[in-house]
Amino acid sequence: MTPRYEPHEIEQKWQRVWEDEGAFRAPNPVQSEPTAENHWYQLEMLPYPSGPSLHMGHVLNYTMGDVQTHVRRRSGWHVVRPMGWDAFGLPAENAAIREGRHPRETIERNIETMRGQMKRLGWAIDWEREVSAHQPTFYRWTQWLFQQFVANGLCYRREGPVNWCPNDQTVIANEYVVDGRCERCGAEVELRNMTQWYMRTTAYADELLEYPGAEWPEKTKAIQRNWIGRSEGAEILFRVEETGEDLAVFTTRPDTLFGATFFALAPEHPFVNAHASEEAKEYARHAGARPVEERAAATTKTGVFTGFHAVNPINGERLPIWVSDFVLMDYGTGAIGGVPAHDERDAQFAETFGLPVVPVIDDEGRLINSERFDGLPSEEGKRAIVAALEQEGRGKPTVNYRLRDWSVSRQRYWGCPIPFVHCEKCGVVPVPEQDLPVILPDIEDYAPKGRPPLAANEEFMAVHCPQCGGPARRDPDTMDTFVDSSWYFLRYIDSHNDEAPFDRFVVDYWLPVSQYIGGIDHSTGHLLYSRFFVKAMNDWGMVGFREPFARVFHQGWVTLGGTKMSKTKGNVEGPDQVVDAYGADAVRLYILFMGPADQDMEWTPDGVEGIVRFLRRLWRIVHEVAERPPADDAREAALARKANETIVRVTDDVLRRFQFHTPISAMMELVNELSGAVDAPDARFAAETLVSLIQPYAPHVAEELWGVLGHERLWEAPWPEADESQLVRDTFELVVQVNGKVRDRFEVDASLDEDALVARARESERVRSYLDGGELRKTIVVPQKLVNFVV
RNA sequence: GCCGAAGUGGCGGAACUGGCAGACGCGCCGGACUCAAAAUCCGGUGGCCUUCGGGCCGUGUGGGUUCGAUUCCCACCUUCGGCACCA
Repeated sequence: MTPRYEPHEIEQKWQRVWEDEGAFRAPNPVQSEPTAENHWYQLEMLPYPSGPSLHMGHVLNYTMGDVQTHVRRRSGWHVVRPMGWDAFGLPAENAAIREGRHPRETIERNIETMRGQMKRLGWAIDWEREVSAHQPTFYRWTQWLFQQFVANGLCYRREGPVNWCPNDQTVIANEYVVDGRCERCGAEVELRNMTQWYMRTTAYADELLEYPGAEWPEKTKAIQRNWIGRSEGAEILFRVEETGEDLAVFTTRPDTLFGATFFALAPEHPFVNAHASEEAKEYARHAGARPVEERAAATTKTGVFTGFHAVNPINGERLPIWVSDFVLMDYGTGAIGGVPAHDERDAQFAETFGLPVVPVIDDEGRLINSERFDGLPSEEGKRAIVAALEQEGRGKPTVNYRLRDWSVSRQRYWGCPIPFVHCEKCGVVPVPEQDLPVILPDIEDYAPKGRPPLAANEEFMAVHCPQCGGPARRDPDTMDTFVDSSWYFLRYIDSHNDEAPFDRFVVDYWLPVSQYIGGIDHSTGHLLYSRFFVKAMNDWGMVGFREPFARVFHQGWVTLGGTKMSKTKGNVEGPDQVVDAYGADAVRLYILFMGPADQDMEWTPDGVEGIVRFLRRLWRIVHEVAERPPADDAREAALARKANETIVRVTDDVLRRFQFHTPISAMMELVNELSGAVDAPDARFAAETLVSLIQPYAPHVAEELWGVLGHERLWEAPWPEADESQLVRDTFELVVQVNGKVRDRFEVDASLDEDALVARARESERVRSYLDGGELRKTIVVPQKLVNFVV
């Protein structure tokens, strides 16, 4: 008599066993011993513990990683699969503010809940490696690394315009300003001038366009390419007639230089303030104050003549210098040569102010009105003109980037303190290594108020300068959370090391991450920053690789009501209810069965029933098979072949195609076939294969059924391998077409040669009726598949 | 405007290398079991036509290549994502 399928009992039972045995612990290699060749670092982006629960998007993500982990482990790979918490930062702090509690309390409670949910879903995580960004044992090394960046000239302080979120009361990075608004809270961002720490990401701008040894989705690379915005062109010097000074211009179209009819400066350009007429300065003050968004949205161009003229170095032409807000100070040099004939914006400007238009490229893309360069194709013209200017020291080829350095100072409390002190005598001085970490003090009033909350804490702020011993002040800002997440994947590998952030030997063994799973929304942020970190560390000799993530996969969004589940939108659905109702195995199977993992999917629990039916069916059938005495020599039938085919499909889909929903379909097919043949001699083989294949998806029920079949420890049993000999078919279904349309199909012997197949096809009554009366022009035979007659 | 992805039944989707379109599941319809229901099991389920043998149409639209196209090529439409007064 088959017992009832009771998921909760089974799941608790096996989770306890795995925990007691440390089943999913992955020991690090030891330098003196040989290391495994097949190693796999499975990583999914770590969660923010800012909400009180995981949501179904997390469930999708981590279940995918889990299936990959189990299949790799059982296929003989040494797999590490860690987990941790992105505990610092705005989302966590804002959640705490809403609750009226200290951020530490909120996030530590959330971490506990989420960890419990993860364990309840049975994910194979090596919990020994767990880290959280807010622990001093972690952020000590974030601070240490920060100092390394400074020491190596890749992190620096400067004053400049920054994006200020008036709602969150802090500076935010360019990468997290979307359409002029704060990516987190949606408030319109203001420009402010402040002194801030920056990571010099631009130092690697060119290299970030290359992905040595890393297979990334084209889409992600395109997003990063757009963001870096490399463009090749030339820098050209125009002399100001009245003052004799040179103004540089960046252009991607030096071939149109003869068409320049005016010269324009950004309102913020220093020349404007130094020389321009009062009217022009007045314009610049107003225009410069308008947000860029608004400037871009304006339909007509505005501007004021400065009273000065620039000399075009290629032909000596005298151009009026204007100031206009369509020229941007932070791209190129903040100055342009206006060519109305070949640039849409310049054309609008020229039209508004009645400036001349001189075409210099004809319909065939050749230069005209360009003196000795006439007739050259545009591309050649570019090179020739730049070369000519270079001879006279008036121009040179240049590359420009859209990428800006990453601003990392935040005027908020809940983050990693910046390990520098400000001394009036010595300047900005690093906190000595032996004094790290600079502990984030527990303060009562951490609410944002426009100046960093730590600044009000005298106990924290007042220090002695490490260099001269005189009075000094700590840096009251904290770091952007993305600094923490730029290296956490390295700390997992050596999370208990208290002498260094990590040991290079173990990190070089595991890294780069074999498979990284996470949202595509991090393409221009976290994924770019992490690459920057690793390239820098590689240059300093800290790591032996140059890319952090060998393969990247982006899951689709799990949506509710059409929008991505997120706390800010309030449409979060956690796993607890469904797990209560159906068990973890059903939830794991269902979230993956919903559709291709890289596409968005609307969450609805409606289909879970189908999965539960499937599990109950599996449960009953495996019990039925187990009750029958095992047959000898049981592998020579259709069921065995189906089982072998299923092994091939599941393995190929998970390991090569990274596809998780089709293997479930394949296993359902096998269950359907087995359900009608529990007495077949190969039924036991089919049942064992099935249970073994489903283990990565539904590890608890699989383990239980493995026991029913008389075995144990499925989680470490070898992954099934298909028996090639059983995949061979003696017969196949021959499809017979006439003019490409299927007219008949029947089983034939697989050994028949082409002539024999044609002969068999001709014998078909149905086919004959279509062949009669026509002239046979061609016969196409596809071995093992079809015969097509063309009449 | 530039760059990238996608469009298949009532729904989620499958078809990997050009070779039987719609696997698998949901939903729906019918049947068995039952006093009844749930659960379970069996069968059906793209559209139109049918003399019930089958026939025709069908993968966003229009063309093309091919014996044969969901798959390749060209043009277009729609949706989604990235960049964007970036010179």
